[in-house]
Amino acid sequence: MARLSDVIEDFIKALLKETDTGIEIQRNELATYFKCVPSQINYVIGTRFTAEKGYFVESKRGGGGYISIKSVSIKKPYEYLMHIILSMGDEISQQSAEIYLNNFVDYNIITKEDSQIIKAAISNGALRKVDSEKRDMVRVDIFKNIMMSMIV
Amino acid sequence: MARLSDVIEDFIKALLKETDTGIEIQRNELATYFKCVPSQINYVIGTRFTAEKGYFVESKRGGGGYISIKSVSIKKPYEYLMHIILSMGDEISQQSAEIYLNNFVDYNIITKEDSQIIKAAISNGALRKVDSEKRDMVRVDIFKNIMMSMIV
DNA sequence: TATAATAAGGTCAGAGATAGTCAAAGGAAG
DNA sequence: CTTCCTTTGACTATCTCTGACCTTATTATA
Repeated sequence: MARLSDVIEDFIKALLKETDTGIEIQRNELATYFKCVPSQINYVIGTRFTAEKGYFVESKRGGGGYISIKSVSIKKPYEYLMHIILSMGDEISQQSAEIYLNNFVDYNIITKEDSQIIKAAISNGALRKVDSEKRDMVRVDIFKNIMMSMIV
Repeated sequence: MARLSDVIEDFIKALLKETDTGIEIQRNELATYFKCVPSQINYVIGTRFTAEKGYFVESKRGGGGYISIKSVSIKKPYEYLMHIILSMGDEISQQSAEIYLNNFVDYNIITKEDSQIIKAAISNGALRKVDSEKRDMVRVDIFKNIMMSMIV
């Protein structure tokens, strides 16, 4: 018979697979669901979701408390960004770039603050001295450079 | 269940974002709005808007009383950055820009991560399509644009 | 004025809601 | 039978929310 801890481990991993942003669970709720004592959840997390194994766990006690688990591999949206970068053409308009950036924010790949910085870097205002027919080319270079710097 | 304290925290932060001068709130009014006891407002302020987190809180009792909250982390870098921006010439080399950035990091004005992003944005690599004699001019524009975006 | 009434905000301890720790008991594998 | 992993539960720590009671400032009134 499979050990309960393994079942809980699989359950949490399945939850993690369904989201790109990490999960947030309630210890007592999970314990109730699996009909075990709450501390068993700690046991599972302590033995299966360690930093060494690529997980980042945070928690908070008190009312509205939670345990959040993130897979560190999610932190590197390497492939997604790489795909975007490679699929980007030789030029990009300010508008299109901002659409990309808004998506990155929505998908939690970059923070809103970073998106502001990047928008400032690639705005027409910042590039006003670049010949207008070259501007979109320069913009895509800056954009790709920034993105590359973020996945390293 | 989302914690009420977090909701109130977000509400206050949203108010703060809308103004550069700090906000002034009425404790009872806020409490009524969120259907909680007034002292919960104190709790939120005491736990989320501490000096350590970069907020300056003042209050006054009695008729016409209020609680004022100011974000101090924004004000100081503002003047410093503004000074830097204004004193910057019409062009800047990649090397000089990086020296500035390293200083900003040392003085805790920007994070190391942000400095990486900015370095990527203004590197010669990112600007390779810009005519080399114009490159330092474009770089300073991007640099100033980013800095301006950060103090808003 | 001096005093009372009113209108704020402040404090603190306790209740409630979660999560964490640790040691002992239970079981499976060798 | 020994060792190592799992399960349990008593006890602890932390965070949130509430309410009773306190302090201070302003305004009205004698």
